[in-house]
Amino acid sequence: MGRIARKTSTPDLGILGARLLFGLQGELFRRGAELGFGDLKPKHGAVLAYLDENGIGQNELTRLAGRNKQTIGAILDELERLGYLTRVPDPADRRARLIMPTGRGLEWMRVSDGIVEDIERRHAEMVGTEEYAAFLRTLKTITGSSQEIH
Amino acid sequence: MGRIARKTSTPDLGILGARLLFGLQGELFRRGAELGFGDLKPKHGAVLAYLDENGIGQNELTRLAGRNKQTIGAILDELERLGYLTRVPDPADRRARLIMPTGRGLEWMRVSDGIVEDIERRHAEMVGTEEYAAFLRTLKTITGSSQEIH
DNA sequence: CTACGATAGTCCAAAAGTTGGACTATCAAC
DNA sequence: GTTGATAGTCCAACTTTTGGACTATCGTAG
Repeated sequence: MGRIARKTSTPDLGILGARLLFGLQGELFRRGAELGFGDLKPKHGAVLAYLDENGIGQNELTRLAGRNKQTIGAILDELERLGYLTRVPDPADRRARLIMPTGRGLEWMRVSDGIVEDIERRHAEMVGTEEYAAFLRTLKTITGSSQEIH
Repeated sequence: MGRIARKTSTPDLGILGARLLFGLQGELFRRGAELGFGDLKPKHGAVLAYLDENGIGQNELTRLAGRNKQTIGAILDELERLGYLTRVPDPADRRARLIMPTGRGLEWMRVSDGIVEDIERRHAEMVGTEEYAAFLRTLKTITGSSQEIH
């Protein structure tokens, strides 16, 4: 059995991770587009995933998204232009700006949370609720996201 | 609790997928660089992951990698220049070329398989062998890769 | 209160990566 | 042997990412 056949039947963790991410991303933005959010593309995801109703600092966003400042800055420019968010001065720090979702931004947050929930529900149906819950727990643990759920 | 706090303690599936993929990718190429493969970058991963000792068609590679022809073509050019693979004529189809790893390509395949195995071993230790095996099974199922392991 | 190094964010220009379209060669089926 | 599909390349436009320098503000230590 060649490596390719092996990889096709038992893909390594990297391939599985890529499928998980790109599969989810593809469905999210495809279904989003059908619901009137055709102006959003996967690259916006890095920012959209961390929007917060109460605002989030651009720097924190940059850290969470794992990209550099000017990349995030450019995506923010675009999302601001598209009407998903605004940058308001941070009252606590005059260098900083707070990223606030607009009404449309909030709408997208609801829509995207709903789509992701729906995808997760489908997965849970496919493998069983308990098994899916265990899967999620393990995934959180190995990605180092299991910490303190207070 | 704001969305950001929620997302930090219980990240959604997209965020987890991104962490899984980029975490693995980062460690793979960082450790690879320490072992003398510093000329390989994450973007080569899409191609490297599917190299086969017995050769693989460029088109099949393109399909598996989920990018378009010229993107894969460009990555192949680069990996060929770096000495990881060669393109040989496909004896069965004179339009086609077979991508064959060179000695160095084979070396990388061994090294990267080893690093990934090591990462997986670490995960298994962290959550338990059985739980990790179940995790992998579920991940394969929900990414649609559970089919026929003959 | 002033000086300091660190941090938030922007600007610009270069580099890198991706995409679309047209093109050649070959294939497989009729 | 014509025809429609497929393998792959080339080129030029476009988009994204990066590096470096820069301004403003912050927080701390004198």
